[in-house]
Amino acid sequence: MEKDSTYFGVKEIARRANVSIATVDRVIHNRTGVSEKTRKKINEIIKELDYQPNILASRLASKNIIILAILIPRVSEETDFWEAPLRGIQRAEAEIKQYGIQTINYFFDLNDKDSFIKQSNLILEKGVNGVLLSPSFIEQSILFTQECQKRKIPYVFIDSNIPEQHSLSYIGPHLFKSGYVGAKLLTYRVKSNNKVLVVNISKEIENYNYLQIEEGFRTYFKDNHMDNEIVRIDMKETDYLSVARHMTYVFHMHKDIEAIFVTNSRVFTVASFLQNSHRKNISLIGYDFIKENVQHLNTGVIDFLICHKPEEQAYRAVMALYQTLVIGSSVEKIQYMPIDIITKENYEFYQN
Amino acid sequence: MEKDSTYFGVKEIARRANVSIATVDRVIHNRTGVSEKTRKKINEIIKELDYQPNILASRLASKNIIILAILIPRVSEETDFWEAPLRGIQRAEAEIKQYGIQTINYFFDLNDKDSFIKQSNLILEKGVNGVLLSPSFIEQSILFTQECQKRKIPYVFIDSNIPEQHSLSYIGPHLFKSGYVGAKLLTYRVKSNNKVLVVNISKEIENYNYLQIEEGFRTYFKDNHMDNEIVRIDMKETDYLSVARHMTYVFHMHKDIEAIFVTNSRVFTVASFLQNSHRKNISLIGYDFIKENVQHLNTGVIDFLICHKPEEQAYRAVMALYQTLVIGSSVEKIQYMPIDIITKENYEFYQN
DNA sequence: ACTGCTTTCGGGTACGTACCCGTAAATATA
DNA sequence: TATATTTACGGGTACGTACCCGAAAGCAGT
Repeated sequence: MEKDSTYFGVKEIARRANVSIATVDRVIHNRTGVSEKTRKKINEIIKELDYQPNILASRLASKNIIILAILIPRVSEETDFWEAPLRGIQRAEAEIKQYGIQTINYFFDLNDKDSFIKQSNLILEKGVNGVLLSPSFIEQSILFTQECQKRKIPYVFIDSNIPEQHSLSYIGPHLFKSGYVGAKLLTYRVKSNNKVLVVNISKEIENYNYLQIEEGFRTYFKDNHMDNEIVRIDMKETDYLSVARHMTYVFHMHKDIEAIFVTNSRVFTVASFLQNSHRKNISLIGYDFIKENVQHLNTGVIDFLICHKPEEQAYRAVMALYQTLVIGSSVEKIQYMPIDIITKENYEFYQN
Repeated sequence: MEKDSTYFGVKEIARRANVSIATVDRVIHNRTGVSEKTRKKINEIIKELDYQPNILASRLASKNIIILAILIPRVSEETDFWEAPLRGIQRAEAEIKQYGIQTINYFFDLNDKDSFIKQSNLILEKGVNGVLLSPSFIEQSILFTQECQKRKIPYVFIDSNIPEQHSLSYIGPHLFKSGYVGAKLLTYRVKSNNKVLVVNISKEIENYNYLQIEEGFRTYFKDNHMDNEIVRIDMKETDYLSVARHMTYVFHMHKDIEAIFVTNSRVFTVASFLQNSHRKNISLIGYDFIKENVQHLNTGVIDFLICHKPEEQAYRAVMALYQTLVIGSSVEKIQYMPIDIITKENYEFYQN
């Protein structure tokens, strides 16, 4: 069991080029102090040998550590959704800590645009090497990432995208398609002409995500020539009583609602309402693998949950930055996450 | 940006214990040549400092490479299912090659027990450090893994499990639950009293998997007090004509079959039959994200595919061996894969 | 006390890369 | 031509661990 002796390192390159290791190192890292002639010669040999740097040795010898900033919403009582990405980040960090990589969390408040601005400025002051962010506030995110661009700091979006920006990558759901899948599941057993209700419950100022989801949802009906009436309702208050009030009103206005689609993780509130008001035989679909939702999935009030692996999103985002900054390999510009379907029967095996 | 200076390595341990680095190294690796007194003292300091070895440096300095044997079915015209695990293995190997880890593939023929025996003997002769295997032939797998046990070679099962064996880990589906999910999807829109057909198409000698899936499938009906008649049929020939013949016969005998559940990836053959014989309005569910199946998913003949991430299974299995052999960390004894539901609407985002 | 053997331990080099520092050569300035 | 400045490059050490080799210490038997 001997080490692969066919491996060629800087030493061999230096030998072949009749230069020192230090000079080869200069070429590899595009440092100054090498004549054009030597540089060319060394680069040729590097290509010829298909030189792959040994990352172990590289990171071991290198002194400087790489700092990644994480700019995501704070976990609030509002929703514990962002716990999952946080886990993914920690998992990734544990794996690559040995390579001299550190992450620093910058949390902002989803109800407070200014907190986003404040945190993003802190990141710029700190002078980090890479950024992972959820662009919850679009305008502010654009300003911030433009500044990153200027400073050559790579950044990755998760959860939702701003396609026009030059992000290193977007890692998250295809929201339109996600709504489309929701419609398919909802209509899989819906009867011909009954009504369908779309519910959006969100305090959040921006609801960019929601619009794309609903568009996908409606498109499915169009594509399949289903002319069920789609009733929609917006709720700015997220507490149970407000939701119950709104729901009571809707059911009063529309007697024949057969299926409900909630566009985010607050579906459990609607589930509670259905349960408390003893309404059965109504299909209910919503988003995200959070505790409250799984409970209602288990009791059968929620039929399906759709989920986009938030933990995995963040994990991959960190890894994408790592790949760029340490390995120097390229990264897929858009990585759509799977649109996972969770039911009472398979939830126990779900991997967020 | 300086390296974390709070890190204590062997050097610091040696200094505190008034011994050389070499002696500390002996203690860490349980080598001989250290007095009981010194050993104890060093171990105490190690514990006190919560010493974490630097894997980079460790693997860089170590000369011996670690060889992992992969014992899985050959990719045949029969089914390209095993292409996916192969990809997962290659992905894992690429990631950890730098750590001095190599994999060697040993393919066997699913129709030939002897080929399994032959390949497993080759592995034992080679003297590898770890094994990843799909225990397609149960008896032979038991014999082989017992031999591994004797030689202290860790092994990981994927795809299906032999619970009694002391494998390092099982990484694969919970087959019973998988059949259960299949039943849920199938019955989600099934009408009261029509018949349901379970199809098993397999040349393979052993079909241990199949039995567990069918059990789960039937249990769902019991649990939900559905008394639909469940017709079952076995086919030993996998070619289209044979399948079509069998199917014609079944439909002749049972006019009112409303839904079909195929227990493995050969569902596309049944789909072709339904398409060619112009039978509509029959729900069809089967297994695995392979090209042929996705095509029928797309045309709407197959309603759902269930899949257990075969690529990911193999990737994780390699990583589990790596963790044990290199990092020395422990590994989950059973890692059930998600029971993924694939539809026409979400298949393009599926990650195998 | 001498030889031979075992146990216990330390010095030192190697892994492949990063990077500091010093110096020779090339070029510019006087 | 002499001196200052820049450019090009090499020597050598460091990162943290693995492991070879040799030596000192301890112990046995004579």
